[in-house]
Amino acid sequence: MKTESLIEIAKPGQRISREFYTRDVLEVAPDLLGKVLVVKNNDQSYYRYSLTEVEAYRGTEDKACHASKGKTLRTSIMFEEGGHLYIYLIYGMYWMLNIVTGPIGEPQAVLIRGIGDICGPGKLTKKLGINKLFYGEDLVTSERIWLEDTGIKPGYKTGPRVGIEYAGAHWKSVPWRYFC
DNA sequence: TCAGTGATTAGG
DNA sequence: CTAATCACTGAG
Repeated sequence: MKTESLIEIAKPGQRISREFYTRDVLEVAPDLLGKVLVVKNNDQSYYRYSLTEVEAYRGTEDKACHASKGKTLRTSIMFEEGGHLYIYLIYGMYWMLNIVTGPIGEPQAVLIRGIGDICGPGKLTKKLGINKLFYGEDLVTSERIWLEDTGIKPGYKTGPRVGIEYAGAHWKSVPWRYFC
């Protein structure tokens, strides 16, 4: 399936349940492509966008993962059950939207880099109005943000993750970015 | 290429 | 308390 059609089609679907998120992040990340992100707007309408680009961050051994330095106040949600949101501010301006994956005790998350025709993790959160108030929100039960499965499974490519120069040669090169 | 902008974190 | 860092973006 082409990216073009993903941009146009954000059809209604069924809300994704817990079991989807509690799998390993390397299984969940590619499966997220084509899923529909639904966010409640201020005026009670809803934003609906297909996910087009994501990145996986996996455990304490992954030097690019914020949990690699252990549990802190900010990263504590990554140690919880998959399906929660990990939100943080970067460069004093941009909120990053991440979906926690895996079982309790295994810190993993997927950074959402692109939705619909919006490319860039900082731009999409600005558009959706995502901020620290969404920290810890549960996609399985939330009334204001969730994911739907429309049955669409787009083809995708992989590549190295972006913006992690500090992580060392190995972690900088693993192909854990997935995009349509 | 490079500045903007502020929460988070480790360290004294 | 201080100071460095940072999963980005847009302007030149």
